Amino acid sequence: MDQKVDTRSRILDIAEAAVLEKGFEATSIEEIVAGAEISRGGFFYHFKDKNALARAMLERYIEAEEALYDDLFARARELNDDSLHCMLIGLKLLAEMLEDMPSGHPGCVIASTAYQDRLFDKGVRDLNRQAILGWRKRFRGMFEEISESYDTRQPVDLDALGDMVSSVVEGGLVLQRALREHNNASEQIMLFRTFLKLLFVPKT
Amino acid sequence: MDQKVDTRSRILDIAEAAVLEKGFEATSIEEIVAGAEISRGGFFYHFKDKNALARAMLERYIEAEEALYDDLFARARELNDDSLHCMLIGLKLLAEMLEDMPSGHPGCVIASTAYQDRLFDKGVRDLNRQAILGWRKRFRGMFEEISESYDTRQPVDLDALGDMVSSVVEGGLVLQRALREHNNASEQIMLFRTFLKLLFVPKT
DNA sequence: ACGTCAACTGGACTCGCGGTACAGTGGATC
DNA sequence: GATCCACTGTACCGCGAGTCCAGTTGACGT
Repeated sequence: MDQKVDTRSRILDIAEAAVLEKGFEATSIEEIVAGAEISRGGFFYHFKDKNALARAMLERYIEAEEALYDDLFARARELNDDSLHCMLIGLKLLAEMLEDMPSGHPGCVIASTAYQDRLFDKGVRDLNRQAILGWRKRFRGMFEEISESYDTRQPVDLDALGDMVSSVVEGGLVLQRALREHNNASEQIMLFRTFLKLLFVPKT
Repeated sequence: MDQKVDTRSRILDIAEAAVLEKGFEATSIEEIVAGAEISRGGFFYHFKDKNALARAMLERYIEAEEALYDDLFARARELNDDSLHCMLIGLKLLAEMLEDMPSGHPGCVIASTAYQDRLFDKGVRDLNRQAILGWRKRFRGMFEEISESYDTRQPVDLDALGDMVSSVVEGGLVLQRALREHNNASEQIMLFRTFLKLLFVPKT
């Protein structure tokens, strides 16, 4: 329960890497137990089935992503007080982070499960839903703050605008995966930034 | 070879509906043959394996989507000669079309296969790639035409801007699937339209 | 020193699914 | 009447998920 790390986390590490590389269905329990150097029985001791594994993976992934966004925009806020610039800087940091991943971002677990959702039970699907609603809330909140000191040059719905962050990231990752290029997602974020720069003008 | 339609197409119809609903892996050959009312042998007579089915499905889907875009923007061009307005109208038509699908758009086969690509052979992956590159080319071409009579208020890469169409659509569809809402994709397209309206200004 | 519990190992088994192989059949066509 | 296409139907294989369970090993309390 220390030297060879917590077995459960080790399973999740191996599984996450494999799933991001080739998808959930294509990842066999056989290969997970081989990677984690445990027996099949050991695997089922920790997770009653693949669904439980998916659930645990999603929970961990979402938590990590939340923490990452928290950190990113906290750093952005340190660099600039203005709400719009804070958003712009945060997005820039996000884009840079995505670019720095040497072999491109592994792809988003959310989208990957969204497209195979019948494989999973309600718990997994709800988790997925809550994650995206969380992002909407986060970004909507930021845009509301921006709206206090800026007008928009065209009418926009702030929920939809918040969703657009998720949308361009997820969409960019889809392109990236399919094209085998490396920076579509960060490119898309930078374009979205351009949109925001054009959209918001300081209140008179 | 007529009354009960071409069996091959019937298989593709059933398979496409099932795959869009629950993903490729979750769709069994058993259920396809049941739906198409043929025997297992009959299925393998038409497709040597599931990969061949995926390939045929993608080919058909991409062809249909190309035709749809062709038609959409042809109609847009009839309504307005100006290159920018033609783009804006085409996107509006696209958004409306996505909204009119009663139970939401079934989701895009491209993204769905992109996230399970290790299941497929090189032929399928290349098809996927070509489809997206085709969209890039199409939209890039349209933006080049727009650039002849419009300046951009911020510098943008036209390839990336072309990709943004695919990106917001695919991203919107991911949200739609995960959230079980009905119009995220069309909302995102409308926001992208707003972006274009702000980005391009007539040349002086 | 003894019991106990958590964290496994290992093996045997079932089931569903993808895929193979192949013999046979009914209907259209030449 | 022969040929071929488009199947049907059945038998069979291998793999991966999931179940069951008996047994082991080490830490910890009394």
